[in-house]
Parts: sequence; C-alpha cells; structure tokens
Amino acid sequence: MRKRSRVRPTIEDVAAKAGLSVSTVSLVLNNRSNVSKETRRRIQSVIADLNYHPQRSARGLASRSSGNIGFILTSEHFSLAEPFYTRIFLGSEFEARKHNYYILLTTVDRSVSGTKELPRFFLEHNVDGIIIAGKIGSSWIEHVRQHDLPLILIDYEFPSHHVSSVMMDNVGGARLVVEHLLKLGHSKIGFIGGDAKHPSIAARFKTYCDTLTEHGIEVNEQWVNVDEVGTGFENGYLAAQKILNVHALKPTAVFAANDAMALGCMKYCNETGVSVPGSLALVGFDNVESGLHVEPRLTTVNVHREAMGSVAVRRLVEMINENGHVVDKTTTPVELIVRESCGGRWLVQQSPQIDASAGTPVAVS
Amino acid sequence: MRKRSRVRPTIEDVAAKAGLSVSTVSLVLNNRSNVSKETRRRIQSVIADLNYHPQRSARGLASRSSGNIGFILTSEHFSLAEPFYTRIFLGSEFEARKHNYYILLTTVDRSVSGTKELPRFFLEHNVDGIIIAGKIGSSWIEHVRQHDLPLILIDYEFPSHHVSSVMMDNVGGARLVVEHLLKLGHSKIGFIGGDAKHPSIAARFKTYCDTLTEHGIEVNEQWVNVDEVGTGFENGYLAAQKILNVHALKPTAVFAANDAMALGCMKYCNETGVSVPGSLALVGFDNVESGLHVEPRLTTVNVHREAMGSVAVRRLVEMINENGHVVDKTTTPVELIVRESCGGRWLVQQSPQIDASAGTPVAVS
DNA sequence: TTGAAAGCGCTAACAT
DNA sequence: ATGTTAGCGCTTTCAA
Repeated sequence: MRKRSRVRPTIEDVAAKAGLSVSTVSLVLNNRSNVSKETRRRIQSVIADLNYHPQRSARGLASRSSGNIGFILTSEHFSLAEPFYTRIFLGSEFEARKHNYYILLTTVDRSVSGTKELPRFFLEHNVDGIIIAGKIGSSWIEHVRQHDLPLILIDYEFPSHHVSSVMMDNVGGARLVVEHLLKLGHSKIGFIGGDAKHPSIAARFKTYCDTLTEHGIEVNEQWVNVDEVGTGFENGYLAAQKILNVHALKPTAVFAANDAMALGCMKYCNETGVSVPGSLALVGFDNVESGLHVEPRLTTVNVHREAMGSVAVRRLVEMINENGHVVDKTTTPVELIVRESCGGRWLVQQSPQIDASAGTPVAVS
Repeated sequence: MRKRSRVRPTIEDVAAKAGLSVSTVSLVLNNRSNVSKETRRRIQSVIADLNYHPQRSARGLASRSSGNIGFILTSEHFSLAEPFYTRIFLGSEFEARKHNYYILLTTVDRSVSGTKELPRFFLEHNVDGIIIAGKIGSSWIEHVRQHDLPLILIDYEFPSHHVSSVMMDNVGGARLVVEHLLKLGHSKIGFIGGDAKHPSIAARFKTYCDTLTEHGIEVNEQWVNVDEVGTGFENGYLAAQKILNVHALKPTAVFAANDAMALGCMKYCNETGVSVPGSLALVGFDNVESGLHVEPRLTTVNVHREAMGSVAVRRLVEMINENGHVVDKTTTPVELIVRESCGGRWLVQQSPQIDASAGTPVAVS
C-alpha cells in the first residue's frame, strides 16, 4: 500500500509542481537573491498550495546546523517565585521564532560541573548557539567554550574570559535610585546588598558609593550591609536588623539592591515599628510583582526582562551567521518606578538609553 | 585542506575502528537485541573511546522522528508569579532526558486560535508528541489532534474529546480539606471557587458538596461563591466580601479552591477584623509559597508539580512507542498540609494513592 | 548475528 | 538564473 499521498510533501513535490528543479526551490526556501522574481513567486505559490514546510532534520543534516538554540538555566533560578528568568526566556523564545530557531531549554544543577553533566545538545550537535541566563559556575562556562559554539550570557558577566553578555543597566538604575533619594532630601542613605560577589549587586553597590561621593557625601559603613550569604528576603531582613540597629545615627533611607531584600527590610520595619516611608524611605531594584502588593507599595527599578531575552537571541543569531566571535556587552535600559515606600510622588524615570537595541518587549503585563 | 580530523566522529568511524559494519553499530545504538554480547561490548567501548554521539538530525531524517517533545503553555500561565507550570515543565524536562528526548517549549496566546498560529514544530515535523499544560482554548486542541500526534494534557481535561490527561487528585484533596474542617468541629463551611467552569475547580466544588452531604450537612448557598470571572487573589477578596457579609448566620470556616483566592480572602478578613483562624478557619489548595509567608500560615493541599510533568512525559513516550492511541487519565496524589490558618495542629495527610505512578519529583524545594 | 546498499529530504558545489 | 548531482550521517530492508 502506497502511503505517498497521505505523506507530507517534499521539496521534490514542490519542484515538480512548479516545473523547476529542487535546487531552485531550495534557493527560494533560504531566500537567496539569485532567483528571478517570477520564479520566486511561482514557487512560493506552490509552497502555499501544498502547505509545504521543509523538514528540520533534513535541513539540519544537509546544512550542518540544527536550527536550535540551547538555553541553560539553573533549576534554582528557574523555579523562583519571581518569574524573572521565565520572562527572559519568554522574550528569547518569541525572538527565536522570528529567526526561525527553536529553543531547547534545559536546567542544570548549580553545583554540578562535571563534563558528564553537559547538556546533551552539545554532544548530539543539536544546537547552533548557547544562551546562559543567570549566575552559573565558571566550570560550566569553560565546558561550553571548549565546544566553541557561539555563547552569550544574560544577567551575568564573566570578566576573566571574553564572553558576550546582555546586562541590565545596573549603573544607570542605581544612580536613578540614589539621586532620587538625594533629591527627596536624604543624605543618610544605607545600602543592603546581600552578596556583593554577584556582578549585578557589585555594580549597584559601586554606583551607590560613587553617586554619594560625587555629591560630597561620605559612605557610612555602619549603614551598609554587603556580606550576607545570599540576596533573598531573609537576607534583607537580617541586613535591616544590622544596619537599623546602630545606636546614635540611623539612616533615613535605604537602597536595597533588589526587591526581595527590600521586602525583607520592610518586614523588619513593620515588626519593629519603624514607619515606612515616615521614618525610613525604602527603595528596591527589579520591580517584582509583590512589591505592588505590600503597604506601602515599593519604589523600585524596572527591568525589561523580555527585552533582555530577545536581545540575547538577536546577538546570538548574529554570532551564528557572521561566524565572527565578536565579544560584546549589551546593556538594556531600566527605569525608576516611584511608589509610596520612599515618600515621593508617583513617577517613572528612564535610565539613559545606553543601547538602543533593547528590543521588543512581549507580553509585558 | 581536510578538516576530517577535527570533525566529530561518525558512525562510520566507529564501525571502522571496531572492525564491524555501520548497520551493526546502528543496532547497538538503538539497543536492539540481535547483537552478540561480545560485539555489543566492543562497539560500546569504541563509542566511549571516540566519545561518539549520534547526530540528532541524521537520526531524525533516517528514522522519521525528531526526538523532540513539544510543550505548549499559554504565556499567561507561564509567567504567573507562582511557578506552578514552571515546575511541571521542570519535571517534564528531567524525565524527557531519561528517555532521550528534548523538549521544545513554546508559549501561545490564550486568545489566538487560528491555524496560522500553530507552533512551527507541527509544520516542520519537528516533534514526536505534544504536551499541553493548563487550560487552553479548545480550538487549539482540535488543531493538534488533526495532526494526529500523540497528545497529553496536564492539569486540564477535555471531556468531549478523547484526550489523555494528567490530573492532580482534586477529589481526594478536596475531601481531605472538608473532612479536616468537619473533624475540627466546623459545620458551617463556606466555599470560594471563583470560576467554576474550570475543570479542577468544578471537581473541588462538587467534592465539597458531596462530602458535606455525606455528613448530613446541607450546602448553604449563601456561603458559596463560584461565579467570579477568574480564580485569582482579587476574586478571592471579592468572594469573601460576599459570603462573609450575610446577615444572620456566617460560616465558621471557608474552603477556597486555591491558595490565591484563600489569600485574597485572608486579606479581606484582615481588613475587616475577622480573626483567622479565631473566627474563621481558612483552607486553600495548591500549596503556593506565599502561603508560608502570611500570618497565620495557610493550611492547604500540596500538589506534586514535578511529578505531574514527569508522568506526562512517561505516558507520552509510551504513546509514541506503542503507536496505540490509548486514552487514559492519570491522577497524581495530593496531601493536606495543616498549618495555622485553620486552627488545627500541624500535620501532613496523604490523599489515597489513586495511581502509584506518580514518578520522581525533582528539585522539590 | 552481521553486512551491503538504498534511501530519508534537504543543501551546496558545480555546470550550464 | 536554473539544473544536476553528490553528499550530510544515520536507519532499515534485504541478503548472507
């Protein structure tokens, strides 16, 4: 029994029906330039008629490319309550579609680093490039680089090696925060950083110091906490406990390097009767959703997560096509969102547009 | 210039080095039975020596299968603050690795249903089966079924068609909740359901009614709210407003069909001075993380999200291999987690084990 | 139990 | 601008 008729059309069927050769059809599929307008049109109409779609594995085999992009995330990051990386992924997936790539998402254990644990897509030659989102062990990155596939990091930098990355504008964001607090009349501004070994936290901390210094204000180390083990809610709570317990001079404002810690700090304030923003102006960073659900609502810095994902794909596709391993760092802009926790009026303020290629945010809720 | 040496080994290299034919190597790769023990051993050692890994696209082309599983999610579901579907995906991805499949994750717009919007992997013949997680438009499911690929739903049922699904034990969970409240002495038990058109909510509601009836208690419609437009925090708040505002007889306990609504209800209680659990015992469903962060902590029903994802993959792989479109429904067990919001003592109670194949939960935090 | 050879559906030289 | 043809690296009859 011939099943031919029931089976999906191939490039040969298209060629036959168009009265042309398969190679010409192939040229059209890969929209190369050297095809006459009329021929292209005819082939395209046949393709539409037949509802023809080239088969991925055949293309892959012939062209030695997979049409896939590998997206690596630690499972810890991925299943956080705040869908930060989820939305980065969403942006990537959306952008990948435009470029006709699929994304192979895989999670790795933060702790594991053995070569045995390399995602299979490396071994099976099943990706044309790699995106890694979030902080990950350096040995991982080493492994990846040995396969010399195009690689780009999101929300993490790897200074000792030359790896492309997409970062949010930590410096611009932190500056907006500190300058806003200064504008509100604060000069006794504390900082809760959690773990300063994280590149983003470090950048925010440095900018905090720099901005104060620029305004002739000395950083008071009693009001600074950057030596927690992590950057979560609890670390913010503990840090608040420390920097708000100094005897004589207490800060009148606190910049927490992320919203989770800001909320931890706010909880501590609630429990100890410190009024926010009455006795303490509080600002976070990241614009997580729960910052909207607390009382007072949290002033923070919004990060365009989807844009980070999409810009990473665009850069990666460039790297794949150009085959040139140009290493660059793309910075996506951020914006200050002033709510009630800092005692100011509601407003949104953009960070200076460092890089215009911030991309199309999708499904911004 | 020959680049042969720098290029990854092929099945021919393996065959040559083992002194056997490629077809025998292929048999070993696909671990067929008709290979002698000694031959298999020799080939496997050569494979290890060469660090050989078969190339996916070549296998795909030859075997007319992709090695991929399509995972479809609405973007709304995916980027919820509660990483419910994320963790289902995590379970699926983990399980898929064991079976040597990749997962192609794609999000769709809940509203869109045109055939034009079908994920590309259908058209490009790039998946061997499909998982859809969460409620989705029926036209989508129709489209998918037309391609007659193996399909399985997670956390959603489609009664009018014969589609396999993986569900949590809604009936068992709801029964645990109601019986626990009864055991605590409550008889005036309200229900907040939000949108009763959702299959899971409907099942929980029905069980609520059934269980009360079984205990000779009549359902008081004043204490029941199932006609909100959604099942979120706000709907819970609004529902609480309605059912707690009845004049004479107020419920002494409320079963909210999910934690989001339970938390909304709790917020309403806080604002109106209704003490929980003092004047109102409150129980949710889902075991979301923020249920741990409220005061009092929320009594709820825990759902093994990762297990749902992994069991779906296992079923799907069976469907792919057996080529038999056996339609079945798998139910994964749930457990009651008693915290302070219902006034009982802390304990965990398992739902009756409906189906033993609940699978390996991964990374349960 | 093993091998030979014919594809799978494309792309990419190379010719025309 | 279009056609011919030789692979890409596997799986899968079919023979031996």
